[in-house]
Amino acid sequence: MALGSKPRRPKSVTITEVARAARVSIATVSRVLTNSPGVGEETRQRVRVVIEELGYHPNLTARSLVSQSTRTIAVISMQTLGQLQTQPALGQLFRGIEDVLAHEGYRCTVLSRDEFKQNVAGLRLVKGSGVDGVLLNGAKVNDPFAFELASYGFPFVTIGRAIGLVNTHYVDIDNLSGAYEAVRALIGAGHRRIAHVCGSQQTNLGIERLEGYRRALIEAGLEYNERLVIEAGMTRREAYRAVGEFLRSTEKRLWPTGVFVFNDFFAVPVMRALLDSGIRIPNDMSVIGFDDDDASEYLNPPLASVRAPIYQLGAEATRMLLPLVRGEEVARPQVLLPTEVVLRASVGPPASG
Amino acid sequence: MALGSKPRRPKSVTITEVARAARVSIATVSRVLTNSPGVGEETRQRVRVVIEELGYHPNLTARSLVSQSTRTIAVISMQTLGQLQTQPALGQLFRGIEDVLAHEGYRCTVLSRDEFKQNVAGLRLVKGSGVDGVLLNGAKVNDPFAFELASYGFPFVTIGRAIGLVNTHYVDIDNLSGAYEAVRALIGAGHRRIAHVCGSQQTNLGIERLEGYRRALIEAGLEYNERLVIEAGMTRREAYRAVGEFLRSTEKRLWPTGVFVFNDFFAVPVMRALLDSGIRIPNDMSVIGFDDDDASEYLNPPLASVRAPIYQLGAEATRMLLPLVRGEEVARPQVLLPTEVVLRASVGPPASG
DNA sequence: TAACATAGCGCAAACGTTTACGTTGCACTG
DNA sequence: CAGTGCAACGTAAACGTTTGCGCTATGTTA
Repeated sequence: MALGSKPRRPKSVTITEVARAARVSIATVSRVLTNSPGVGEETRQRVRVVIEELGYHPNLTARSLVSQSTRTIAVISMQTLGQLQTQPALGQLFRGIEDVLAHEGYRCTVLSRDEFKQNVAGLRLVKGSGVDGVLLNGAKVNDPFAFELASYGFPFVTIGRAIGLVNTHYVDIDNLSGAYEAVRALIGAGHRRIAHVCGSQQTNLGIERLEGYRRALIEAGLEYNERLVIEAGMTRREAYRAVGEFLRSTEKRLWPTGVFVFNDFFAVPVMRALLDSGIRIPNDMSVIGFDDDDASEYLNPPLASVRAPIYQLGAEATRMLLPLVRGEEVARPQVLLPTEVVLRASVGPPASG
Repeated sequence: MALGSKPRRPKSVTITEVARAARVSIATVSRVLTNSPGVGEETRQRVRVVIEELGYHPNLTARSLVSQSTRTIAVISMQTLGQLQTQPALGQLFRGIEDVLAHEGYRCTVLSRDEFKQNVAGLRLVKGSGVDGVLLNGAKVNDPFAFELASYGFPFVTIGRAIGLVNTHYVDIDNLSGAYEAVRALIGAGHRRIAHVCGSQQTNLGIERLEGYRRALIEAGLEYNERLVIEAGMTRREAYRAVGEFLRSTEKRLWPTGVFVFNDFFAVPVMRALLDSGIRIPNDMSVIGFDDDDASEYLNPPLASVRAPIYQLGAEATRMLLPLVRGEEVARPQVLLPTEVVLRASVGPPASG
């Protein structure tokens, strides 16, 4: 791998030039930069002035080399193309991450799936990149990369519970409780026959929300029927087809009167598929989603959902990672963020008794 | 700024240990790492074996220090909180960027708004971060930061045309043409009275799409009426209110029969506002958006839109930046990506002649 | 055979910092 | 007044690479 030719940008002013201009040693300049003691107030001011005049800014690369810390964390999304699309709140998540990082003086680099795939030993990538920690988003069940990080003792926090790993640090939405409450809401509205359009069972989101659905049914004394669980697939198109297929292959009298959808992302094509089959929402069927996407309240009809604090998700995960990076203890290594059911016009009582 | 305490991770194996194990000098090891000539085939293999055995990975920080290149580019979104939300295709954009970067062996770091704001002289931030180039997303009109980058001669490409800068490198959606064609489609369907819910006039997107709307009207011999231009604002909530306000404050006989919305993001609350006022879509009013969001075809009714290649937008911008970073010439410093009108049920003929 | 080119390799400087340690000068103690 | 302590600063090593230059051995040419 030949390194690219060096760009011929104007050379930056270095600490040496600052030192010369201020008539001190570079050690002293460094000390005022890092706010270290051992510098008289007078010289400290003089150096500061020179720094300002020369427009000096410390070279972070050099600093990292000696301090063995890049003050940078990596954000790695393990999802494939299709799955990533199912996370429209990506922007919210990133804002949460960035806000906390910026506040603590850290940066983040986004490692791409491709770069990650090329490198089977992803750990080396992380080591070579010189990042201080990793934020792992959307790890699959028994994710090999997560295992590798854990066994190496590398500081990392998963966004979403990493199923298969024990004693790992994570922060997640309380999917189980959220799904449970969503189905409870449908039951409360009078529904007895409730379907679930489920997400990928390779990820904790899909698994936990399905489980929440199941528990709510069982606890209410209702039957858990696998035939009423429809796999959404990876794209909206697949979800649309799956629901259409379900309706066509199921006798009308066996149709559910309510459906809990994995998330709002998929709820949109699900509603479309229902409407296209002549089903009225909520008259013939009630629909509730998950995530409470920003758009959901403006859909036609407005979509009931489970509010999930995505911004907090990113922020909390980052707040957990930073102590880890510094080798400090983390008070609560596992955090679940609460959810809240938001009822809207897509949910109503079932048509007949 | 005191640097954090050093993490006590197991020390990585360095080039020196590899050299010792392979019984060569570190210079030789370096040469095989960079595929430089001057190493016999036999020793080259021997070194490679040792590297593999020891699990060695070069320290990118040290490499960057001497090569004066971090092989990292910064992605900076200039938008504020509210505006960022209006870009739901952020994931698509990032994928385009990352895919190209990974292919070329680069990484990207995301600089946050906050970090940026603290540092009025944003240029220093960029210098200090040691990035090789900048991808600037959503620069405002006469953006001061873009000016600064340009005057310093720093390699950067704006995603979206940077109004106010001349001879700058950018890649953008062809907003003008896209908006023009969208309105042409409404006119083609028979509409004579067409409104526009416009985006922020602080950004080229808002300006250019408004201009496309205007030109289509003028060329068709229709009146351009500022009263029919409604400002969407920054959030969906604001857009919803603005449209409701417009309808309430306008005589019914003066209502438009078609509306071109800045983007699909805002089209959702716009449609909601119309429906809430008893307006049927498309019977009473046709609606067309922009971006062709993944969800648009599943909305109720399915939303006509202008397809915009967001993935390509990110990919092309990155493909343009990398030569710039290497000091090479860029063949086409300004690129406009074509758009395509997608008609759906939200557009139909006007009710009465 | 002498002169010379070249392939293969090592030495050491450089990249721009941080920081342990040493030195100086001065005030303060006993 | 000798001794001590400390604040203020400088010296130099270290971080892990890349790379220009020099050296040696071997092969080629005149």
